[in-house]
Amino acid sequence: MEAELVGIAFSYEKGKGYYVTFPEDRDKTGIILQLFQPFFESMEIEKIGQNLKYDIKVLNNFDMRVNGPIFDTMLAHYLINPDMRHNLDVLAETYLNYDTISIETLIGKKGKNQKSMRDVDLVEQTEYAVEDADITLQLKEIFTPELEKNQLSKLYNEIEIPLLSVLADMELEGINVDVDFLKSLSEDLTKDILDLERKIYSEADVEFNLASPKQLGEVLFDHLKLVDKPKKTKTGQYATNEEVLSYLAPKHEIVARILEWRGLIKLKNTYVDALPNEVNNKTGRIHTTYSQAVAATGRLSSNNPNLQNIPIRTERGRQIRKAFIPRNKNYTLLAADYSQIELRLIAELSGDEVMKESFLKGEDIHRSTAAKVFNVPLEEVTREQRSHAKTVNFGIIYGVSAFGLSNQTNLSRKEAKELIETYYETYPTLKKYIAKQIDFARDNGFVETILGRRRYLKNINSQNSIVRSGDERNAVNAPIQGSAADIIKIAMINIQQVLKRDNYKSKMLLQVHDELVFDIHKDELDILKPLIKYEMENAYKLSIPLDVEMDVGDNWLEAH
DNA sequence: GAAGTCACG
DNA sequence: ACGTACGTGACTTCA
Repeated sequence: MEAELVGIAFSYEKGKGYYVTFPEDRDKTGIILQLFQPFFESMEIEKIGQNLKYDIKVLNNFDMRVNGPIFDTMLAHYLINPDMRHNLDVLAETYLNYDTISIETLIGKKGKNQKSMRDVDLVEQTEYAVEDADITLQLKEIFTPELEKNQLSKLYNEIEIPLLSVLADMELEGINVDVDFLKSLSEDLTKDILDLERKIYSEADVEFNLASPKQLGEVLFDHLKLVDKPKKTKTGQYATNEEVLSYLAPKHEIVARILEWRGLIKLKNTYVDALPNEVNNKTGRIHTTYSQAVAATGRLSSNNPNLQNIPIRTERGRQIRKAFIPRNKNYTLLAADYSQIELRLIAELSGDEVMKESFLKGEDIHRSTAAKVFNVPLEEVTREQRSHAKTVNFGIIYGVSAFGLSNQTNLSRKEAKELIETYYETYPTLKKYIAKQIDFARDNGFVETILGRRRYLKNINSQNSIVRSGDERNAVNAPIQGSAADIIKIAMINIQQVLKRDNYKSKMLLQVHDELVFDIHKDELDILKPLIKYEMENAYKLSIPLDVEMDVGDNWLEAH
């Protein structure tokens, strides 16, 4: 969103390339760039690049659109080996046995002394830039047959490449944020935080840096001696994480206050005070960046700022969502999320008829699971039974152990073990499916999603039971989490296509793994609400329904 | 830059 | 006997 255009390097033949530089003056840059319009807008010429979303966004900010076929080496390699890094220097080293010029040798290390590429000697600039273009072209020649060999071409061409442009649109669009509201939240938080600090220091009888886990541990366990045998972290420091403190909280007032302080300071530092600084000067909106090649399962990630982890679980935290608002009074926010998509997928992929039946009947899956495992009628399921069933349902997706389940609930190890056993008796096919996934991974060295997205599990046959168990859990989890990611990606592509084709004023703004957030023009709401629901629910055909819940509101909290 | 912590799905 | 639920990103401290 801020980058200047210093130069563009081209290569269309191995070992050869050309470099075009641009002046600092934006208008002059625009005039020169116009000469390349026939190239960038050509529907015939394929543009090959590394992380093209970045280039497309920069060009867009200079009023240049990129059309026609594209090939992205980063995305190609993400499908070829999702667990590896996908930087150009790593790829060049791995696949071309070639050491690239490091950018640091040209502009220096990160920090205030780092130079702009514009100030680098033109010969060095040219060498660096042309090398980039040359290598990218050479990698493409290697990755194209590799995608084909692993049956990834369809996923690549029909999902990841079209999604690249959709994400570029969403990032350029940004989202409107009520900065005044955040400022007032910040003042409220400051008061409560200072109050808590005063009380904590007084109860501890010493002032220290509350934000330092090291100092906090010493105060709690050396100075106040709250327990005989404090738990330690792997570096030998006292552990003071939430699990440890929650256990101590009922016995010591100070601990409850520390937990509250931790919660409030997190909200203030990470969200309330940080988000206003992320508002772009020119657009007045917050523009996240989605990483399409980071999560090994096929999910997206979001950074600078991360808009996929805005609080919702606590009352104080969810207030922050009120700061995310529509473009103006003619718009409203629409949030649409898949209901239980991962459990629906495990039901579908395993073919378990009992679990599928619950979804076909439109039942609340956790309630229905509770009724079955605790052997009571649906109407008589207690809150606690439903909660335990919910924990097991999610645990199964991750490969939970009796230890893990008893940790997450108030059940003993023995009770947890029995609950898991009853669970598998309730959904008998699920157990077979898990075994089948692990067997497949052992035989093939990878598992795959409904669209053939692979994850390689190199430790699946390891002698070391710890790393082997890790891969066994991934053999079950990756296809579930990854297939859910596949489905929402299809929906995003199809929705964006309609929004653009029919020139809607409404925009898709955010993706949060199983949720999409839209800025909807009020005149378009009646058409788009059912359209979006349809596109999401029908993105991929399963033998059970996909269900999408949606709501509108004047802010993200109301819409959710 | 590692470690500890904690926010989300 | 061992370790113990998947996937992320950001902030703060501290060596």
